[in-house]
Amino acid sequence: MTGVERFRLFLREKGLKFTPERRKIAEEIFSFHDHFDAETLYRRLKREVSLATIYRTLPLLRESGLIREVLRCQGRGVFESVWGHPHHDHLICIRCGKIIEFEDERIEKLQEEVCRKFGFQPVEHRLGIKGYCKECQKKLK
Amino acid sequence: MTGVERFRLFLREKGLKFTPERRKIAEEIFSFHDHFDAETLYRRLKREVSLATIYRTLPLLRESGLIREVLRCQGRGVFESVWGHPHHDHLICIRCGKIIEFEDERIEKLQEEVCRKFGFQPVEHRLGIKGYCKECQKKLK
DNA sequence: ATCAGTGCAAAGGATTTGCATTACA
DNA sequence: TGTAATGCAAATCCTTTGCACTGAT
Repeated sequence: MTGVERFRLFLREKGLKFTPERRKIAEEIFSFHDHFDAETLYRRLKREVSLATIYRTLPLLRESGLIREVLRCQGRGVFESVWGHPHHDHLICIRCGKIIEFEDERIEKLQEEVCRKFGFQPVEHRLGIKGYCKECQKKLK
Repeated sequence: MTGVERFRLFLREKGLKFTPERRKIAEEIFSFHDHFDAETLYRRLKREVSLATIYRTLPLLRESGLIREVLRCQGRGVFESVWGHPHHDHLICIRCGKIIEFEDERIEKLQEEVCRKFGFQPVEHRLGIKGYCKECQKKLK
């Protein structure tokens, strides 16, 4: 099953419509694995779908668990698709903006343990470590 | 040493000025331990310091490591002071907005390990888990 | 046939900035 | 004294919304 199909099922379950616009947005998002914001998506879609619709669709994709917000950079939300990609977290360089992905199963497990302890039902989580990447550390010396 | 003094030293090191406005902002922030945003701080300071100055000072406090941004909620940045408070992470209820703090030394250690592995120098990090708190889960049934 | 979804343009809201003025170091 | 900081208001920028129209179910 593709991410696009998953999205259609999600919409059907909620009694919402699977429109051509929503299809285009989903297809574009699942056709690459990259970090993106609303504006980037708008350009990638060659403005065939309005920004308003993109902004109205992103929350749905997020609710469906198919994408997640990685971080907010100066007011701009940055997302990534989750479909087909194991969960991972990010190291974000505050000098050059580079985003390094990493996975650590042990951290995931500990998070689940914490949620259980508080009777909390997790929907989405995010671990971002900001700092200086190897290259930028050298340049700063 | 108080948080305010720490901030003054930080400014001195950077050749920046410790103005009455910056002092008031720091004093207010370190006088309580709560989550706050720019607007809240503005009101707490009884508008004695302009919003512009608050917005110009928050990044400095963040850079100094004395406060950190907990999350961005609908475009609004939410911060908390770090001074004198052991690092902790957050469970954020997406229904009622409640923020539950928790600490887990094991997660911290694993994060440090990851940074070492990538030669990354961490400055600030944040782990937020969004979902439904115990009470809201009941109400949703 | 209905009612949700779309595009457009206008509104909104948080944050940033230009500029003249003030005041630390 | 010189340079950084402040307040104010205007400007930005991302995001949301009202409305009339369109189209998926």
